[in-house]
Amino acid sequence: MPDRRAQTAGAVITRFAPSPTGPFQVGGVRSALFNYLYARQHKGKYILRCEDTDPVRSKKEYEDYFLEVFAWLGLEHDEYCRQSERGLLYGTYLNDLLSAGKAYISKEEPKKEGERAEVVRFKNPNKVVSFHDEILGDISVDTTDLGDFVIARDMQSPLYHFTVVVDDFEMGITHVIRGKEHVANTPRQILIQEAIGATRPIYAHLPLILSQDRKKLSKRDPNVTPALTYRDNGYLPEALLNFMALTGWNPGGEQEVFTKEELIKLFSLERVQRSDGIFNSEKLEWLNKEHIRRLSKEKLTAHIETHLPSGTKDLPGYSREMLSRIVPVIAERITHFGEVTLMANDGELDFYFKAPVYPKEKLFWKEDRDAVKLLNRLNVVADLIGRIHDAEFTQEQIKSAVWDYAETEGRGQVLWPMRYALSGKDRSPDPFQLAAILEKKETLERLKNAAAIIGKG
RNA sequence: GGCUCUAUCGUCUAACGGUUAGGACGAAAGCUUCUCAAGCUUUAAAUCCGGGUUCGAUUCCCGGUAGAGUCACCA
Repeated sequence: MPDRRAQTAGAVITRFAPSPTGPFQVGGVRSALFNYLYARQHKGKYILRCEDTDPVRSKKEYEDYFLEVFAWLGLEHDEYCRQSERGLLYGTYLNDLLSAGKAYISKEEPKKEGERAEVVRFKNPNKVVSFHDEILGDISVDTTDLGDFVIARDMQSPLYHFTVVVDDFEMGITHVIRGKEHVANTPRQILIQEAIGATRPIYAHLPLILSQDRKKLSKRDPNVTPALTYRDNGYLPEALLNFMALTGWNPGGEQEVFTKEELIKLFSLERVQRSDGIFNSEKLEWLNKEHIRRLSKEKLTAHIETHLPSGTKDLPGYSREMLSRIVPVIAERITHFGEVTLMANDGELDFYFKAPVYPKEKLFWKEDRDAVKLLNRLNVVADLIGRIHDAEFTQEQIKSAVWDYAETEGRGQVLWPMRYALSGKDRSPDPFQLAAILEKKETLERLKNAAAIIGKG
């Protein structure tokens, strides 16, 4: 049996460490993605770590939330852990620091509610810390103005900066890839590393994704969107991943649509942007549409079906088979599946499943008010279409059956009433496509019905 | 305000000292089977400002300006 440790020696280990203090935001997806991509590309390990050391703000439901996000996105982790379960480990390191005189118990005067009268402070050596960032380059900061910062409320309650350093070291994290808001935290974490004798990981700080108004996508920002709303609104995981990868990074070529596998292959820290970017939802829409196009017919149908409201499914003409004929028409008109729900609720889909009702004036093309001619056109179209065999009732056949007549009679004069008779809508797919979807019997019925309305007046 | 970082079309970005500064999203216009959608074609749109270095700066250096992050007993 081969020695595992030898195998993984020198291997890349990355991590993503969300804190369960609110519904996980879309912006965070990118950090997770880059850590994931980097680990997969290097055949390394990707660890997901729940940073729940704050007992009052951490909630189980929020942990479940981000777990669900990553499951949906397919960013599977190799290891999972919770900081709340590692108290013993932190305690050991804390004790070592205390006995080495690198930290001390400090008497305090509580300023805020909940503040302790005694905390553990780190003895700041007050020096200039320099580190290299794979994206930003060399950075050095004088840590003197940090003072002797607090690393634990008490021996059982270590704080963020301390637990991060201990965990990254214990887990053998080789690359810390995280948002740029952490560059200011890095010097103090390096100080702690040096105090506990930890090795320094490679740092890569990602540019921030700002909201439309150029502000950080923070948890408290009301404009910010919980990640799962994208799932619920019918965005594809691959599209969201693609979009996130492309904001702040690009592979250099002119390709813009990528699968997760392609991203794993192409990703590189060198090509990560230095400047902050804005969340460009229009581009996401476009990318989602591109990924929708690449979906199989089965998956496409399934997505559309789940977003169809029950009111539509209850319509008399509704069937799975009918739906599958409409799918291409719908797919062409949406950027995300949530729009299916919108369309259905606006009644834009009803005419596929039941005969439309419309005022008869709508059958007339523009200023043409000649009822006799209109009636005749409707009948001719019905006759032309009636001659097509059931088995050949396709869009192409229908078009070629009607086209010559429409050309001589005037396209609008023929096509508009034909389409209106089938859809009852000012706007809809073209009449040939509609007829093919509705099939011969229903098409003829609707044409006949239109003729009857005109004939009556 | 201190500290740190950043700066190419509205947005995402390409151009590792030499290009008519390229692409994509979005926008506008036109074409295509009546309407819509899709598609195709075209157009408008950028190197923050000022100094250097250099034969030559989007690119290197300095200053300014602007923007962002961060300054917790949150993470």
